Amino acid sequence: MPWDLKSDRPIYIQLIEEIQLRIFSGEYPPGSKLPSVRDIAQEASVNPNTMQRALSKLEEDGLVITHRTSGRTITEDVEMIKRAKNKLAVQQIIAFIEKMQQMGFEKKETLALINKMLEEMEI
Amino acid sequence: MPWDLKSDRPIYIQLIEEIQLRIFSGEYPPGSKLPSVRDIAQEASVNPNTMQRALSKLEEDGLVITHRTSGRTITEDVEMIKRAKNKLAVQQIIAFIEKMQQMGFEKKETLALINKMLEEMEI
DNA sequence: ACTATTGTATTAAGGCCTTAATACAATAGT
DNA sequence: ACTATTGTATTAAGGCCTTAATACAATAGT
Repeated sequence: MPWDLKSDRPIYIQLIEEIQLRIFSGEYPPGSKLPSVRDIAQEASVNPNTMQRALSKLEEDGLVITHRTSGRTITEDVEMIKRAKNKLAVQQIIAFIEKMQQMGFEKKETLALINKMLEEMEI
Repeated sequence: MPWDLKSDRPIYIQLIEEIQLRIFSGEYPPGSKLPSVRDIAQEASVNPNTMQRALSKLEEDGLVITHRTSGRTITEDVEMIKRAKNKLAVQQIIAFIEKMQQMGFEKKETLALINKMLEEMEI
């Protein structure tokens, strides 16, 4: 999985989001070990300090647990991961719908459009 | 309409997006006059330089036309506005679906979820 | 003809982000 | 017991963004 960081937003925020996605999708399973700050920073081509910043935030949120000298692991609290995942999903959907509404698309139009595109994307 | 700027992304980019939305939704109709840089900057509570930067970009994209001493107007090219609007809508949808997929939601699940939320939001 | 208004340009300062270079404490693993 | 590895902290530099203060050219409106 590439990291695909963009320059229009702070990198550390994008790192937080990317790691969250990996946790939610199961790419980083509950209880599994994360690479060390230095390693994962190199993977993402960012400075260790920047990665450290992202990881600290994830720990604050409870998704990641830090073991002082043996690295970090993903939380084993599956329910908690599920809750966070659903919360983010709802936020995504609301933000998406609101943006479409701001652009002038009614809810029905939005739904029709997304249906059409999903069909096209299947091909 | 409030401007609602956040601090996690450059303001000038958020200004560009907000003005685009207003054009697409018809709040700023084709051919209509925009407030002066100074005025609209004050509306949005940003520095005139920052607003100027956003407006320059919008002009570059062709959505806004600058009249050296009489201010700026929205383009009268309705087709062009429509094209830009649809392009943005498609981008939004794709980005949304991809993010949901990255989180582990299948397309069908995403569709079901959004359907459910739209129903709830009607109430 | 005058004047206010328009967009535009410049310079300086401060803030946050990012990188880079180092260093240190704690301990897992041998 | 030693050593490599871990997270953590600090300092300095540079970059982009934003604000602030000014100034100027062009012209619409009177």
